[in-house]
Formats: sequence, C-alpha cells, structure tokens
Amino acid sequence: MSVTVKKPRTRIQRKNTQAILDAALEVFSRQGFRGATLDQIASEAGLSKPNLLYYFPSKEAIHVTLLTQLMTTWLDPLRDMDAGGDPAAEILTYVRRKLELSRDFPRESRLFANEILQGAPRMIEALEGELRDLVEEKSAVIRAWAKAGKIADVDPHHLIFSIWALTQHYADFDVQVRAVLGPGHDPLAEAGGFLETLFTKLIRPE
Amino acid sequence: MSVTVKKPRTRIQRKNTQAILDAALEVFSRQGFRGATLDQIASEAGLSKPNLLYYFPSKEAIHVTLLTQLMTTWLDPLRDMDAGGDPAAEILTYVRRKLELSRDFPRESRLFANEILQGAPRMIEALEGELRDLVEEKSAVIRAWAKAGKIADVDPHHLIFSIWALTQHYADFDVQVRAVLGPGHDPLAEAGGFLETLFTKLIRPE
DNA sequence: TCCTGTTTTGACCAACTGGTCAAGAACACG
DNA sequence: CGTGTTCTTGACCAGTTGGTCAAAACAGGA
Repeated sequence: MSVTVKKPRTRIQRKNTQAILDAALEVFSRQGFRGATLDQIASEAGLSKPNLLYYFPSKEAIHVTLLTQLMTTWLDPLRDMDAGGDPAAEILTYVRRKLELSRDFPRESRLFANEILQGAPRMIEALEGELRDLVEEKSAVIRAWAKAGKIADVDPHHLIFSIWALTQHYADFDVQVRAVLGPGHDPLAEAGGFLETLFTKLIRPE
Repeated sequence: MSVTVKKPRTRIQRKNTQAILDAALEVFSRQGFRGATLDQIASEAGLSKPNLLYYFPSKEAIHVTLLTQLMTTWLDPLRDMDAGGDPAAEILTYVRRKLELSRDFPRESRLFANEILQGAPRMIEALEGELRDLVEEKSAVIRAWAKAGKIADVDPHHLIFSIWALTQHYADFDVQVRAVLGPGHDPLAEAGGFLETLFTKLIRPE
C-alpha cells in the first residue's frame, strides 16, 4: 500500500526531487490529477520528461508524495491545540494559524481541494483514519470546554468544519474573492479580523 | 464572445441535450474540464461520441453551457435578499437557501469549485461583472442594516464570503465531512442548525 | 588520467484524446 | 407509402498522453 520513496542522497538528487515536487504542486493544484500532464510538470521544473521519470516511477507517485507531505503540515495546527490552554485563545490561535496556511501555502490548499472534489480516491484512507482520529480527539477537548462553561455549547465537529471552510476558502476561491472585492483589497488581512470576530462571537459563553 | 446554443426543438433533441448536460455535469464536476473526456460523458449519457458532437459543437461548448446555466440558479437566492424585509430573517433565509442548493445540487457546486480552482478561465468575466455587481448591491443593503443598528456591524463582503464558504463546503468537501463524521450522521441537516446558530450570533446587534 | 556510478536525453511506443466525415437508420408527415 | 429531414454511427485522423530504453554525458574519487 505504502509507496516507498528513497530519500535523496546526493546534492543533485535533492535539488531535482525538490524542483519536481514544486513544479508538480503548481500544476496539480491548478489542473487536478487527470488534468495535469508530465510534460507540463517537466517543463515547469526545467527538466526533460524522461528525467522526471528517473526520479519518480510514475505520475501517480509524484502525486502521492505531495499528498502525503501535505497531510502533516496541514494537521499540525490542530494537533497543537492544547486541552490545558485557554479555550478561546486555543481556538482563535487555530483559526489564525490555519488562515496563515491559506496565505502561505495556497497551492497546497488547492491540491487538497482538488483531491477531495474528485472524491478523494487517493486520500480516503487517511481521512477515515488519521484525520478522523485527530478530529475525534480534539472534539472531545472542545466538548469538555463547553461542558465546563468555558465556551458556548457548539457542535465540535461542525465548529472544526467551519474553521476549515472559512480559512481554506480564501486560498481555494482566491480568484473569486479578488474578482468580487476588486483592486485595493488585501483579502487575507481583512479575513483575519473578520474571522476573529466571527469565532469570538460564536464561542463566547452566553 | 457569447456562445449561441440553438434551443432544442424536437422531443429527441430535448431529451438528448438534457442527457448530455446531465452526464457532463457528473463528469466535469468530478474531473474538472481537462480531466473529463468526451468518451466518459458520452458513455454516461448513453450515446456515442460522434452523437454527442451532433448536439454540441465541442467539449468546451458543453462546459460553457453548464457554467452559464449555473450562474443563474446560483445567484437567485442572493438576488432575492430583500432590503425591505427583516434583516436577520433575510440573511438567515439566504443561508438556508444556499445550504439547500448544496444539498440538492452538489454537482453544480463542485463544477463551480473546479472552475474557480483552475483560476476561473471561463468565468472570470462573469465574476468581475455580474457577480461583483450583485454583491456590491447587496453589500450596500447589509451596510445600511448595520448602520441602522438592525444587525451587528460586520464587513458585508466577508459576511457573504462566509456564507458561500460554509454552505458550499458541505457539497464540495462532502467526502471529507462524511469520512470525519463517520456513519450515522446527516451532515447537511446538522449543518442547518449549526449555521443558523453561527450566523444568528454573528449578526445579532450587541 | 581513467574508471565507475549517476544523471540526462532523443527516439520511440501503444493507448487515448477531441474531433471529422460519409453513409446509413429512424422519423415525421403529406 | 414515399420522401425529405433528423438522428446515429463505424471508421478514421492528427495530436497528445504516460511511460520505456539504450546510449550518451557527466561527476567525482583513485
């Protein structure tokens, strides 16, 4: 099941593997898996197509590598949510860090969105396993906070979904957001303030 | 610029055109434009490929037809937001209707998401024109409501974005939502209650 | 310098892609 | 029933796709 990717040894391997993954991220995140071509990725990476396939055994292998790397980065902020910390601060920090991911790694966000839109054929296992477990764990934490009266009594699952939806929207739908706002706006900056207000009001105990 | 599509005349034309659009919606919404093939669409529609191309001049024409039809349905609920109605009720109704679209037309939602993810090459004009105008108009309405103290003072643009993000998430990321929730859940139903709470709290005057 | 392992590539392949076309099949209607 | 129109399709085409391969170019240590 798992795909073995040899760790790059030489300087050249490290450099080219990285260039390929970077190019592939660019192309996959815009075109989706089927829509992307090895030629596009190769040209974006400044390599020939056979050279691509010297470093990765197939198109699919590149995609899987990206997806696997992504999961870690993506879930770290949620992992860091601390049951011992101040509830409101912990949640707002998670929102802020997730929004920072949208700002700093929009391609990763779109890659993920593309995969889910297609029915997550290459991720469904991770979603039902790793992701589900983590969400379950943090949901329990949030539920405890609510029971203790530290935050309002909101459904933890849907609270988490709403954080994902609202933050990723600014990466995935960036084109639409900018088209609607017109020039002279900094969507991500504005979103920071807006989302802080939104989640403060949502979780503030009555 | 505009693509002329002859209105179906005969029974057969009506039936086949519809079958093609339905099949194309299924395929495009999962695979994106580049990832979809005419063969897939034809087979899904129960027609031969040359027969497809008897009804539509090209793959692109099918896609454009779907996108154009979509815009209308998609914007109607926002258009119906009435400056003369009760502010909170108008906004919550918009949220509810938008969520109903996610429930009843998830493929349309994913088609749209796919197009935006790809940079909206075939929609950017509509986004910067029709959509932007409508949002501008309704933003003014919301701003007036806030100024009159009828609702809290929230950024109208980002309020609208948040409605889009939260409702469409349940269509576009359906696979993820279900994977995380596990069996025995009705995501869309739960979302209804959650979003009502969320937006009630958000817009309630202090 | 030579030698060995690593890296790169041009030429190639079979499968698939969007799209064409001419000819035949089914239909509507007087 | 005949006939003009609408509908359907098999065969085909040129361009693209993911992937292979053998040979060449290169790197670096002895």
